[in-house]
Amino acid sequence: MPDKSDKVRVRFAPSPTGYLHIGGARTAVYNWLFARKHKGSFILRIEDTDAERSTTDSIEGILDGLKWLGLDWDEGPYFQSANINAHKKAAEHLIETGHAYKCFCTKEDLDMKREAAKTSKQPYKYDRNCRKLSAKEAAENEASGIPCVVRFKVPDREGALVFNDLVYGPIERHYDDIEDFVILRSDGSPLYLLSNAVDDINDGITHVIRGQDGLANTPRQILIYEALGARLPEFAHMPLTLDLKKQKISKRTHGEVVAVQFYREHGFLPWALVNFLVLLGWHTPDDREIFTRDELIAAFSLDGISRANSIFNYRPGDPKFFTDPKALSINARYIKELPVEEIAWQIKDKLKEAGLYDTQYDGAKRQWFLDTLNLLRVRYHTLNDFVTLGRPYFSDEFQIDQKALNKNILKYPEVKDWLPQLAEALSRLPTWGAAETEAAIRGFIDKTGAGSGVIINAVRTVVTGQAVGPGLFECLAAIGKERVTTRLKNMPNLVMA
RNA sequence: GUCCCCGUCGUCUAGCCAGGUCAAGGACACAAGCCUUUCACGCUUGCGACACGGGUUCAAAUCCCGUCGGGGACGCCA
Repeated sequence: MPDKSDKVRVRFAPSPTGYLHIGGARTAVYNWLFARKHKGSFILRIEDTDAERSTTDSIEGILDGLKWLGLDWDEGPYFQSANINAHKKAAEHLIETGHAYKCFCTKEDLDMKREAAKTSKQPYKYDRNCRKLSAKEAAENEASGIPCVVRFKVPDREGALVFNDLVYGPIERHYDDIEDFVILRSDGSPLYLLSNAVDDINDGITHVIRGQDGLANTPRQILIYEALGARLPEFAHMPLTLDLKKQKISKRTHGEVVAVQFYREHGFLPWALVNFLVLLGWHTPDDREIFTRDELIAAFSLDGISRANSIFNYRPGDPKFFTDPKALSINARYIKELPVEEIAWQIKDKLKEAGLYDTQYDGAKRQWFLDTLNLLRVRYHTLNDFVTLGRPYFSDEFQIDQKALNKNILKYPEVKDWLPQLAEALSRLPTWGAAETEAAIRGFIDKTGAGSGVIINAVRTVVTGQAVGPGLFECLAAIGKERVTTRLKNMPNLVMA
């Protein structure tokens, strides 16, 4: 058990896959939060021993995701592959101290036994054949060139190995149920269980916070710690995130939605994603849901992690929700409630990508820019909405929504005549603002006897391309006299086309 | 199959450890109404869950047992 005085050291140890998986990101978030909360260190270690998957690009994908989320690490990235010698040495040490032994059973042999056990519905466990070999016999085997693996010698003890998981509580595993597992392959390379434990020891990890799929490995790793005479870290396993069918979420079956990068591309604020992810299987005593970074760090505790797996509520092909609705709603809330300046630079990036950014938004038109974002953001859900739905505010090239056209324009043939007339009236306004345009339009309505809803909705459709949006007069004020009058004048072309 | 873990509204969850204040609370989603020139804005209301069966108890979502359901682990993968 680590001393209370010890500085907390946690790690996130992904294997490189080219992108950061949201499940992995959640694990990273919990570790990062725990480190920050306890003023400890958050260490990044890449478990890259599966060589062919570990390219520079696939590692970069992970780092990129973490950086975007704002999960800064204090040490690393370390690479597991760099420590292979240490892992081998640990295995040798285990053999010398009688905690491991060489096993000459062939893979084919073991496969057969495993298969036989399966067909006869018997539980399979390695029969410890080579454990009984004398030192002399082992040496002879080796001398005659028979390949061997190294197995860990599970102690012959009565009862069960018990450890206290910080999330799941006491976990028991009978020694009888643990088989002598392989720690070194026949080519001498180390296996995950060993490497992982040795690295954690070397990195001085005090708390192993990882997915529940590591829970069943823990007893074996504890045995390695013991045999190596290392101090045990605390373990905290977190529930998994599954899909609606209770399957693990993966890029293979679910596509890009499981990748953190997807959320950047789709207009998420990184912190909104973090906030969503942290809520998947964790809560505060007072059930708060929205946190600033500092609030979250202060509020975070392993106690709040639940034990049941949670579900990522993603319905493929849903036209309205391209990801979990709760994630979208949290994102929308941040877009709505953050100080505008904080979202403005991120919207700038999006507008630039779309070729819609005017450098004056940083200068003379700064105030207009911020006011317009304020006007729009109340009903937007993602940053991308500013370049799609918000396009008519920044550009003259935009599509008119077909439904809006049918409903607000084509249904009323008279508007074809009215709108250009209205454009005339508006163009004569000496000053341009919501109050002025409202007065002018209401005056026009009185004069022509047109329905106010008809005119207002028609104007909205022509000027913004949509049937929905903020109050019309504020829209007009934001879009500006020039653009508004031009769009109204050109309106009959729309009907022709 | 064996071992381990889990099981409250559609989803995230509160409550469970220290049984009564829970005819089970919040959030998201959904529905209706209101507002309004419109809406994926706002406001109000509504719909909706203790997996099942036993037991203990004056009293059980909360404790015990069983059943069922789900997940994970059982590799010379990580």
